[in-house]
Amino acid sequence: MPELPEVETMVRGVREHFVGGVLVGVQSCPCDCRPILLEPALDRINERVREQRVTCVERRAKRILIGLASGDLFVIEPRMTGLMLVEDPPDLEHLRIEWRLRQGRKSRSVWFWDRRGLGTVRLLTAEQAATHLGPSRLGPDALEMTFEQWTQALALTQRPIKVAMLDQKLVAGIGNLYASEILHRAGIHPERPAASISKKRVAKLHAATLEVLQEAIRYEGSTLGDGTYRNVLNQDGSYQNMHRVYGKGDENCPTCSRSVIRRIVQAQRSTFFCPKCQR
DNA sequence: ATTAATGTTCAGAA
DNA sequence: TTTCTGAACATTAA
Repeated sequence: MPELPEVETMVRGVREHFVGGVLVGVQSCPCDCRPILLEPALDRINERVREQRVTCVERRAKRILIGLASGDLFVIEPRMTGLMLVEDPPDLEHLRIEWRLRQGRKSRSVWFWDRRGLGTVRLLTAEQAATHLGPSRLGPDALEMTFEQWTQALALTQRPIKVAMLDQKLVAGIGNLYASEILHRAGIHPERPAASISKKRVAKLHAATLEVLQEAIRYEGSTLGDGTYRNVLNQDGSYQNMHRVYGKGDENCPTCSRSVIRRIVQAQRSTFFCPKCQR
């Protein structure tokens, strides 16, 4: 399930395939699977993107941005099982969108693959994008957030810290897996009310967020047993081998080794933590 | 053979 | 205003 590190890996993987290329066209899945959310309709998209040069590929929280010379940009949300691929899809049934490009004589394609089909692809004007990605929907990016911004964000809510960290309006980019890993690294109990966390602990949370996310990017994200996340070459990430608590209920805590990792449910999702290391 | 669980986001209810 | 619930979806484990 792509969170910030997985999306960053996708962005880095497709960047060289997009930037500098000229769009020939965008096509939908050649098979008969249900179409994903695509806005506007495909023919309208093609009217706007034909012969447009791709100028940049960036990440904003868990979204992929593909900028065109016209100022329009594609905004892609992989949601649960969406992937950007440059070759070798896991299967042909769930290829959803194809971007065809040319650069000089060479032609190439990039695909959006999505097994469950919850992902979305939108072509937005710069103005629409400003609204779509603005502060009313997305808070500061978790990798760029300052200590002061953490303090301000957490002061806004009494919800448990784990739940607050998943609120993309407060902090953008953290999902269910990395929330547990970050809190364990920071030594903070997931049920602690966000607004009650001391200055010292906010500093630890800030540092732990950067450490965990940067490390996960270095390992190209987490590929879970049931999960479908893969890099753009359809290869597994390896940060799952570094997980300390996620998915490890009833195992010994790798940090203190005197306690057992617990699994609880918060806001209908699993949280994993060590009752001894995290207070 | 049903049923639950999985996780992100949004709409709508409490 | 803030927080919570359910739905969208595909696949697998129980």
